[in-house]
Amino acid sequence: MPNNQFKKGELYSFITGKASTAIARRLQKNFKQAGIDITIEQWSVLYHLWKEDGMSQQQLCDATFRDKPSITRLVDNLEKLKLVKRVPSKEDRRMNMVYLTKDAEQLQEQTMELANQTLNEALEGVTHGQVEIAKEVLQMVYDNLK
Amino acid sequence: MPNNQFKKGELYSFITGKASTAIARRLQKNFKQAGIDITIEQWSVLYHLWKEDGMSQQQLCDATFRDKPSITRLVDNLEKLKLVKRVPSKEDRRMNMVYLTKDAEQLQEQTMELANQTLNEALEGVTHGQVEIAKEVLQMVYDNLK
DNA sequence: GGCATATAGTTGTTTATGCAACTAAACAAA
DNA sequence: TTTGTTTAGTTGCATAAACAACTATATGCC
Repeated sequence: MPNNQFKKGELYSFITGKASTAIARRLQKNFKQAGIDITIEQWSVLYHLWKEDGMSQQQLCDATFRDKPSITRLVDNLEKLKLVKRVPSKEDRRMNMVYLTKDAEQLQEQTMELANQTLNEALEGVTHGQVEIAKEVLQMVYDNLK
Repeated sequence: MPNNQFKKGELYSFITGKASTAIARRLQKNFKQAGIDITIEQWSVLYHLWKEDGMSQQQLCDATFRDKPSITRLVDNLEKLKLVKRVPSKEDRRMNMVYLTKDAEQLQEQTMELANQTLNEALEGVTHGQVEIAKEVLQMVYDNLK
């Protein structure tokens, strides 16, 4: 008998992720107010390229937990915005390496600042210890299901 | 200086909600395996109607944390599937009250069972106490931002 | 009553997701 | 070299989300 049995009324909000929806909406709003016209999904791709430029689309799939069609189209849209460039790999011609443009590099500092600020709004009144446990739980859920 | 300042590398996954994405995908998969052809978003509307049948579309917006166009289209699709019916309110002719059909009532038990099972898969190895804290944190985040 | 305003719901447009089917290149075995 | 399989990426289709603009009804105030 599992010891985490949810009561009906509690289960729903845990599944539907209202909290992460709320964070994403607030971050999007904060981007918009700052005059930054990219979506959170596009930003999530840039985020990984800032950590390591020149990832393949497949690597972006793994990093962002999205499927291949999603990454194809996000990269399409980021190319239209002139924020990334696809460069065919020389070693393996099936692969596209995705590189940041100058424009995208300039977005890093400001958007990371806004993301931090958004998280601080979100976590107002939550203790450091609680946050650590919440992150652990979310990581375990992810590991259990991925 | 906020005491919840995130380190760069940690912040991202908290925002993008990989865990709730993973839970939703797994639940969708479990529905499909059981031969239940509804989306998680449609299920989330039915979930609230099972608790209280005959809600208005606006009430469904508040309950599901979705905007009005989203609910309009979810109800459209649920009507096509013959799972709900719109009934114009007699007191206020602007409102549609949304009612479950017999078909939808029959889905309740099986899908709630699948949802519980999915959460148990997700929370394997997580203690009851950790889950309680995670729920609290997510609730506080939601309250801070909604 | 008449007018301004608020509320409930719909429609159009763009972006994103999930799934299946597809192309092209790489690789492995004979 | 050919044949079969795997891997990287794209395309088509249905569903859903966010936002803005819209219609219709209700309400509050003069």
